Order: sequence, then structure tokens, then C-alpha cells
Amino acid sequence: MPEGPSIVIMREAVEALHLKGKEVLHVAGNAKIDKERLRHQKVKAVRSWGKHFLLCFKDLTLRVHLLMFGSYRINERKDTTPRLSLGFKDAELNFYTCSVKLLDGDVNDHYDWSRDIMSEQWDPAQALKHLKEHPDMLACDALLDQDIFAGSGNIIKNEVLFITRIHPQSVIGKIPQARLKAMIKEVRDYSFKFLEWKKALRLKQHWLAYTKTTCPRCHIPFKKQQLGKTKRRSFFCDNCQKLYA
DNA sequence: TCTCATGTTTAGGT
DNA sequence: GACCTAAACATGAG
Repeated sequence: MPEGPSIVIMREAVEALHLKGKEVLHVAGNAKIDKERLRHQKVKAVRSWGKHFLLCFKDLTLRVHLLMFGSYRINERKDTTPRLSLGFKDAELNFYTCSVKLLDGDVNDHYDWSRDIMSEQWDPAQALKHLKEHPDMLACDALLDQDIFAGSGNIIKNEVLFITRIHPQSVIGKIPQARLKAMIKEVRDYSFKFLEWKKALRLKQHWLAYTKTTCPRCHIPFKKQQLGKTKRRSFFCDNCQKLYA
């Protein structure tokens, strides 16, 4: 479920309920937060930042992170106890196996929207600056760093590196600036393609590298290794992806 | 049946 | 404090 584009789908689905101004009438679930604080709050905005789904109230924001296996239901329930359930007059939101947190005060004080790869405020120049602040970082780690590319996950990482022909173990400080810019641009572009494919239930069939065993360009076997500090699966072609080191 | 993974936080060690 | 590792969470695809 949970890379940035999937959270955008979730946000759009909740926005379609037109909850703005609606009051939380019922709260339940096994989340270890002070759920009573949410009761009688009126929704001010439905937002998202990277992999975070945000329901904003006056001076209080509910943050839901689906982690690896989280799920949600709108006006439906699963058989298991929800982590959090919010009941409105004509709608119900249920969140399962996720991380839930309450953020105090103005939500804008918690988030830099320009770091969200799906945001209208996404700023590629800032991303370049952030990358340059970490010259020793490996490309495979940079593309998972939520402080630089909020919303990018392991699928986006693998696809972007393959498309831009950058080896996952490339050192950020050794990658020519033009290549870095191309990588940053592709994160954004790929995320919106991801969004459309996911909506069409056609995401998997567009994967070029992720979970693949053979390079679609030169047809030699892909390498599959857990790379970088993040030790996440990387699928790559030694032949087609240039190692800057 | 079993393994593993679109993710992050936290606790503990050096 | 920096840095690392493992555990915890707990679902569902293959």
C-alpha cells in the first residue's frame, strides 16, 4: 500500500467524503493515543505529506502512517479491531495496523511541504541542495531518505535508478550534477505515473526493475542485493546502470 | 505451509 | 552523542 502515490489515493478518497467542517462523533480503536482529544473536533483539512496521511483540526492534526502492512476502509469495516476508527454523521474512517500520532499546533509547523515528492510545492532545487549536504550517501539510501524525498519508497527507488541508469551504490558526491537533476526529476515524474498506474490497478505490469530477474534493456540477469545503510532490496543491471564511485 | 516484504520507531549495544 | 543492529509491529502475496 504505502508509498507516496498510494497515500495520495487515500487522501483523495477521504477528500471525496467532503468532511470539511464535519464533527468527529465517535472514536474507537486500540491506538495508544488520547483518542478523546479527537471527539467533537471539526475537520479543517485533509492533507498528506510523503507517506503521512493527515487529518487536520483546530490546533491538532491526526497523522496516520500505514507502515508496511497498514490498510484503511471508508464506510466499511474489516473483521479485525481497527487501530483507529472515526465516526462522522454520514461517514466512517477505519485505519488498521498503522502508526497513529497526534500533532499539536499548526500542521505547517510540522511539515516542509516542498520535500513531498507529490506536493504542488515540491522543490527540485531544494532536493538538489539536500543531496549535496550528504556527499557520502549512496544513491540507494538517498532515494529512501524521507527528509529529502518524502514519499519515495523501495519501488520508486529501484525504478528511478534503472530509468536514469544510475547504479544504486553510486556515491551522491560523485554523481555529475546533470545526472542528479535527472534523478530528482524522475522521482517526481515516476511518482505521478505510479499514481495513475496504481489507480488503474496496473502498477506491477509497468515495473522495469523492481522484482525483476532480467534487464529489459540488455537482457543480462539483474543483480538482487540488500544495499546501503537501509539494506533494502535493490534490483539493478551492472551493465546499464553506471557506478559513480 | 512457509517465507518474505511498497516502512518506521525504539531499545539496546559499542 | 554517533553509529549500528535487532526487534517490534502484523498482513497478505507467492
